[in-house]
Amino acid sequence: MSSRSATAIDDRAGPPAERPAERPALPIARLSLHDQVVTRLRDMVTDGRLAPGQRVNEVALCAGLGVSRTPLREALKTLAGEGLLELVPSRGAIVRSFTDKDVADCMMVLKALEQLAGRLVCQVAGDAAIAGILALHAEMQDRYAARDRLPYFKLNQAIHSSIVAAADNAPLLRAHEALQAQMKRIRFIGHEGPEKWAAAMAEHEEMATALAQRDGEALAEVIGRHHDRGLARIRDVI
Amino acid sequence: MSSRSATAIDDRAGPPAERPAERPALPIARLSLHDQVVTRLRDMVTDGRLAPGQRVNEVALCAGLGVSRTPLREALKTLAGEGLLELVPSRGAIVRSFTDKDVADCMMVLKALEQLAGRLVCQVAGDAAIAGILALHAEMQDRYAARDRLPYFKLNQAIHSSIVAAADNAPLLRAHEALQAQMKRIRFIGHEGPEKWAAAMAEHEEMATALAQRDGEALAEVIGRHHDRGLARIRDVI
DNA sequence: ATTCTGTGCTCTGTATGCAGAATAACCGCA
DNA sequence: TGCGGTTATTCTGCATACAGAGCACAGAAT
Repeated sequence: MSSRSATAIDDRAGPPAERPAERPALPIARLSLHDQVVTRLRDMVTDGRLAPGQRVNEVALCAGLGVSRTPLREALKTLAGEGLLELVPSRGAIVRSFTDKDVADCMMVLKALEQLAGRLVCQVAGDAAIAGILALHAEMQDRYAARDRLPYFKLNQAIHSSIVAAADNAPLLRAHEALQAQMKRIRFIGHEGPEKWAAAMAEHEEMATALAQRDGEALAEVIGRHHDRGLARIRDVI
Repeated sequence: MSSRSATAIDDRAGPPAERPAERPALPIARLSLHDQVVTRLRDMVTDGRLAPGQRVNEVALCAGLGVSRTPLREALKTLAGEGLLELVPSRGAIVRSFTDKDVADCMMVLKALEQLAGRLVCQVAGDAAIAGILALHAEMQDRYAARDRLPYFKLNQAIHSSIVAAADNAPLLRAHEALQAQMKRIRFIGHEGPEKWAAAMAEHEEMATALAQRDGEALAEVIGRHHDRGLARIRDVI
């Protein structure tokens, strides 16, 4: 094997952490090559280094990543399962490109999932979990005040993800993450322009208050509005 | 290659049919080996030939299916993406087993997705599509009258799938199919006992009338109830 | 000039081989 | 007899090799 190269830091959860008791030995990050490749490719798709519609050349990618075709191909299957790639027989993988309708459809499902998550969170989440989300929100407020777009965006995503995660529903989380990954690239555009950004921020304020009060219905309502408006914000950019 | 063996009939959609003009030449069903293996394995999981919790031995399966390890392993990744298998590093694939909570969680998401689908169908579906669903329902009534459990069950699944398919929302359909595949085996149990079966059938009647009237809200409400009751029906069996 | 056909190349699909991890079997020892 | 350590075996993970499909280019025929 050649250059198993750099940039190995990863976010995917590895095998379940045994005991984060007093941090004597964290599990050493046993990341299978498969997971590493999947993560890398996912990033490459979401940050546009693999452009929508582009055909993925296996050998070229292999060379770039320093792995052989076998793990790469297995990763491609996984990514295709997440909806980021399309597998065409005898022609390999193609980066999925989204029509307007695809985006609208995704957002609709995302909306339904997050509304469900919102209701659940208010019922089942512990106070600590809610406090954590609110902390993210506060942090995001700061980033908004400083107009740090990228950190703001990442916190925004993190808040949505955390709400779903706090709903304590694994299948819900899975489905949400897949959809969110698909929309990641597109959503980023949705905050162009100061007034759109401000509107999105205001909706997040409402979400935070609803969450703090554990008002599930209110939270679901705001989330729904947030997504509808979000879609509209994207619409005229595309 | 050895015994590419029998039972090749498959359901996966091939490449898009060019022109079914006057039936000069239908596209010859070009099924990639990958898809065939995926379909086979999925069936093996849902019908229990691969039992939950069981470790999947790659070489043994290869022998059984008459393919080499490479396509099999790629299929395993795909199935893991659908949530039917779990991939443990250095230990291979394990058939996912569901706790009570997993089942409840899945049903909750399934409920939300189908409710969304129900609302959408009433808005966007063509009359033909709705007629098709109602035809399935009529057929299912017959099967119920004759107490043909397996055909009834398949039609039941088909109705739910068709409602989602008619909603014309690809991501929604994808998510729903994955969840439904996970629950397929378990749902079958839910109709044990005549009174449970009758109750489920009654709910389907309501669904049919709501659909016929294109009353999205009513349909969503019934679907929600159907799932809640469905979960309860499963509950005391497990 | 255009279209059709043949040929060569590129790339994917599949099979096989090899190395390391995990598990099971075994043996010595308390 | 129970237990710990060590060895053997099995199975996964990864790499490589080979065959066939798709595609492009070129040449021939109309």
